Amino acid sequence: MKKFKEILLKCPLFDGISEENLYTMLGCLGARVISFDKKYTIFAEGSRATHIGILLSGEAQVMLVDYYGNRSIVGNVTEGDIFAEAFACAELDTLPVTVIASEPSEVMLIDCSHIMHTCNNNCGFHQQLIFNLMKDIARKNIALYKKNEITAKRTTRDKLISYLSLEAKRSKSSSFDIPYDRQELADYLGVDRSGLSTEIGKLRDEGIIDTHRSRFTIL
Amino acid sequence: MKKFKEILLKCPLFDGISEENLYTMLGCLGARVISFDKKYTIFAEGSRATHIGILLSGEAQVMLVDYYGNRSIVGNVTEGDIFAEAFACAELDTLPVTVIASEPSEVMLIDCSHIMHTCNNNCGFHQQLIFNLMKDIARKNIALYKKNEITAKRTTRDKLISYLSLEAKRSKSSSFDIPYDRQELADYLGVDRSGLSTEIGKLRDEGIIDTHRSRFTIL
DNA sequence: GAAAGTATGTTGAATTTTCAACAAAACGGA
DNA sequence: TCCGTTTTGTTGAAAATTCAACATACTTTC
Repeated sequence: MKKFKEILLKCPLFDGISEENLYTMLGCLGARVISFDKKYTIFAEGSRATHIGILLSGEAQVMLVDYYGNRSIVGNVTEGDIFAEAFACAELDTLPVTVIASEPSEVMLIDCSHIMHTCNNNCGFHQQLIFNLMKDIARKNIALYKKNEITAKRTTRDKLISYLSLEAKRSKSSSFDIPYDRQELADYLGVDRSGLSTEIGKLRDEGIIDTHRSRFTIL
Repeated sequence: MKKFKEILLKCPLFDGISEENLYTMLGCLGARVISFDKKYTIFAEGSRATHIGILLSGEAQVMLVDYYGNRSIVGNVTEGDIFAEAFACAELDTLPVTVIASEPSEVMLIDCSHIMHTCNNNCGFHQQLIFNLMKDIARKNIALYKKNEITAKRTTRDKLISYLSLEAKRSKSSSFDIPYDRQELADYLGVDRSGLSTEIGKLRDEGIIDTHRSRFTIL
């Protein structure tokens, strides 16, 4: 686990927990690390929602795939992010989403019931963990509101502008990289890829944005 | 507070807390009750996110209103529901949503910092409260995923069918009332009202649903 | 460095949605 | 019950999106 020291110490789940206590705790929680190649499924929709994930390296995407195979990307997971927490915490039986590694990734898995119910060793950090987990789920909640704000817009253009504005604000810069290619961005915004390409072209022609591949600048 | 005994005891925030302890605790938390007439604003977007709300009676809607006045309804609040918890818990400075009473309502307000940080009297239930709050936020999270699933659909028809299917499942019956009128349903699904009316008419003509006002039956 | 594969951009036709305007139905108070 | 108001339904034209097909640009692999 020492290999992941940096990531784990800055992971919001372990806020306020010292390095020495961290390793004991991970043992107590039964944490384990699994590697996934690019495009491999970390969590599959319909499987039992027992574990939360912490992305130690790589990148992943949370998505919904409907009966007809249409993909909707809900969000992106980067290093240090926690994912699938809400499902385990709400004691849902099965996962309603799929999580896929978009880059080769290492993931720490923790059985959520080990966090929710205090263990025999009574290691004394569960309250802190629950508190941290609550704050993280609350933040995730806000991210979902933001996504709602984007998809509530009626046109591809307005969705795109909303998304880029939020990303610019988040990165605190008018220049930023997005974690999606064109097809993924279309699936995130809930629009057609070719129409999205056209709209990006228009915004560029109008001098509103500048872009090359996944790099965007708001002018 | 005794007037609201039934509602409070079944409110998920107070799970596992006995009636006798409840009243002491509410005092300790500084809970207060405010009444709102129909269409009045309970929480306004941009105001400070300090309090969580518990709806004791009536009904309310959580919505986003953009720069141009376009309304997007995020969800409905019914008796016993908690609302605006995530914003206070994530320690966001201002509220990104507006909550409006859709019926005359009574609301209990609790300063979230009183829940998050233990009080002087050390009344001993904060851990239980935090645990309950976490579960509630996690459930809210899942509701937002479901909303995402609906709005990810590309056509009015598919959005409508997704919504009605989820409502039927939730009410465990093929006949159910929805908490929205046509304009509100359109603002919830993110579509045009007249187009929605047309689509409802088509589904009725095709014998897929039966409906009168806010009552729907899936055939 | 060439070839194969993947991603992005472009176009026009078909479909769907939005918009505006109005008609019909339901509702609420006097 | 009547009248005014609100809600819901209907229509056609305008606008936007989707879809399919292909061209071009970029990446990866051998």
